[in-house]
Amino acid sequence: MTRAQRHWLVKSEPNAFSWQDLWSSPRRTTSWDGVRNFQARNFLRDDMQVGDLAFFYHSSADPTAIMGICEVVRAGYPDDTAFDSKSGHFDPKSDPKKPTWYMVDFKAVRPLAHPPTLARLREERGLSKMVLLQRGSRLSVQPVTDAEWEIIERIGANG
DNA sequence: GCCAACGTTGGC
DNA sequence: GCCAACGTTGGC
Repeated sequence: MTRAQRHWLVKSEPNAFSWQDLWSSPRRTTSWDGVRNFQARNFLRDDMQVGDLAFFYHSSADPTAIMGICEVVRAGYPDDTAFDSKSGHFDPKSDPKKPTWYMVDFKAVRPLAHPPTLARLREERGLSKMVLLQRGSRLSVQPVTDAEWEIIERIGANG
């Protein structure tokens, strides 16, 4: 059983891991570890599938912007950094036999020629319902509708 | 650096 | 189950 490819947006602080870091990673691929929010975890564990595409967003950056597009190349699997007491993402409550936290693998597909900034996205009427733009929205893994995806791709290509 | 908004924890 | 306190996120 297949289903339509879904679209997502994932946030990263470039100080911690930037779009450029992903682009220069082996096979342009990384495991998206360290997500410690249950709603975001559910998306990673239950909904993301191989072939889904995601916007890579720089948060706490100057400027905050969507930098590029990446693809899910491995669906949800346990985040082993939660079991590593030396990891900054260690969670003693996550049991390896019944993991609390999950991750996926992302591969960079292409950068956006004109990375849409947060301010630019807010100008777009068709994006007013976008999760990223909602007041107080902090979700680091979030769904993007097909319509939103198309608008942002166009802005990213043409400025 | 500030601070609003949010999620989690823990006492009751 | 309620909710105050706390820690974190993330824009500005």
